[in-house]
Amino acid sequence: MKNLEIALLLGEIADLLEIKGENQFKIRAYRRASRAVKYLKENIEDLKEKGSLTKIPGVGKGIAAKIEEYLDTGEIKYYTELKKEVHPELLNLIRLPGVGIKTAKIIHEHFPGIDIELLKKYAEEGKIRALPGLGPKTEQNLLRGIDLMYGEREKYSIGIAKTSAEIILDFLNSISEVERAEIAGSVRRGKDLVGDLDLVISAKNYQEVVYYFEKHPHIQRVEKIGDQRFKAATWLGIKVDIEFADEDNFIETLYISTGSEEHIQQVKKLAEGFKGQITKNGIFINGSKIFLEGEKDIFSALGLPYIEPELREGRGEVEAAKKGRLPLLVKLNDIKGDLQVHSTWSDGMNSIEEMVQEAVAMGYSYIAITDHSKSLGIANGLSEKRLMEQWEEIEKLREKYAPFKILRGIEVDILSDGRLDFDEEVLKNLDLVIASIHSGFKQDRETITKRIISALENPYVDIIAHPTGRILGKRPPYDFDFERVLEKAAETNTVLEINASPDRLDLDDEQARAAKEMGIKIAVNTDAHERSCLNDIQYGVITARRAWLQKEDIINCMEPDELLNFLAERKKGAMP
DNA sequence: GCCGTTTTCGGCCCGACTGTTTTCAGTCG
Repeated sequence: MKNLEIALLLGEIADLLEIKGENQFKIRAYRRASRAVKYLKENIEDLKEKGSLTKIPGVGKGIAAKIEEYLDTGEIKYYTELKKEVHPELLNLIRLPGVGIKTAKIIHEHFPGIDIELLKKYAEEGKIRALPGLGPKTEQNLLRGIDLMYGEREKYSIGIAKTSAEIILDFLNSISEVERAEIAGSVRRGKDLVGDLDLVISAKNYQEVVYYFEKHPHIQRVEKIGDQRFKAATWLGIKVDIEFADEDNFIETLYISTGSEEHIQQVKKLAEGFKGQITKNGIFINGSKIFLEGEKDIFSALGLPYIEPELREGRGEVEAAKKGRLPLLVKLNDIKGDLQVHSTWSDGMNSIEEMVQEAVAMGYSYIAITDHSKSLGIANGLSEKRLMEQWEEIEKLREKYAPFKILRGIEVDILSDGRLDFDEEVLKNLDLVIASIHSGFKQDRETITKRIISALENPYVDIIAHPTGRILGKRPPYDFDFERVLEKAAETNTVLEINASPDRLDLDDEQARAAKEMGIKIAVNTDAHERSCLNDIQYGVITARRAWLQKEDIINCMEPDELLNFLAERKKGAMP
């Protein structure tokens, strides 16, 4: 699949054109095409073969020709030429949050060839604030941005990491010398940000595996480290660490490589009490090696039930296992529907019907259509009038797709003064009201806390979406009092969201666990703006599992009637 | 550069917030 490669290239062409000051609509065309290719379900090479590249929305003759050129020759001449005209460091500068073309050019004009490291140094020395049009605030924001993007030393979202790990796993499994291969490490535990990919393999001939690995198109370089492992990097630059195991210590190696360190330490400590030892060479109790068929045998040797990888963070799972109090974690197929879905009525890429078809194909029983409200102009937010028009379309689709349920919803903006973008007369006629913040991210703690609390107090608000506002690696959460928000959500029986988009995962695992402990219900929603993004639900479920959630904690694990009752009861509670 | 119940040109996403400024430019969602 070259889809992601091409999407990134088109996006970079857009950046380059922007730096050059080209026509903004041309830039937007490349951005739109990039997005469409990124979320394309089909393999783009297949589309090319069928001659239907221009069927991709936003791809016309011009861009199709460039995609074709890339697939045929591995190069886009237009892109190569553009790159010659623009200093590469400018591209890195404009990717920093708060830095656009103008700021990047000012910095670059005064410090030609400046890179991120040097920029950080100059900012710390106060040299940036002296530049024309820039000041101390910009300098501070720059430092914060650099810290956010580079401070966590190249972390990749679980979305990219898991997909990459699965591509590598498939490849390893296709090599006949490989007897067994599994994903380990933080990808297996489902962490939101991942540093590198860990895999464990056993094989008849390791030299052969390394040989094939070097040939894989996704792999940039391979470096052998001793006899037990080799390291590599994918074309995106993600580090891969592959550890060799034998057939008779594969389970032990997989278990320890999965981690986390804290978890393993705690289990090792427990094992000491059994005169036991846990090593990659074997699990020993009273000096004799335990035969393992699977990881569950490791736990049962210590008198514990199986602990799922997502729980292995040393956050009380060993204690809970001892007491027989591990949760029965929610599973992907417990999810019965998606309660935050956008359509072309606001800023989605697909029609309501297309989103419904996708949801039906996934085996769901319902979705809620929750387009943006009017204040979000850039997202083509719905006015009251257009909302009513949307209901007519939903009504027709309800008949066509029954018994599948389509909920009339809205993602209503919490305005900067805490009011909602629609008044209660409108909200009370909706099946589902989601409220969320899209503006005023930099307000002070008290103001933002009050905004969220006043949304929670609104009797018609069912769910608060992406409650902290973070975008992983790009935007920190806004400043607010999470404890107070939890208390109010518990008091008003308002649902909090785990936004399943791998760029958000908001609430995160620990926050969602805190919410559960206060009896707050959770919705796991994708916030899909493209049909294929409904599949992001997997990342939300992984996060829910890391938060110790059971299906009883999650409202979209309810059967349709149960959910409609739940929402109706909330509304009834809302009536004076 | 894309797109069209508008068919080959003309329109396409705009308003709020922030920071640096003295009246507005740049960035973002």
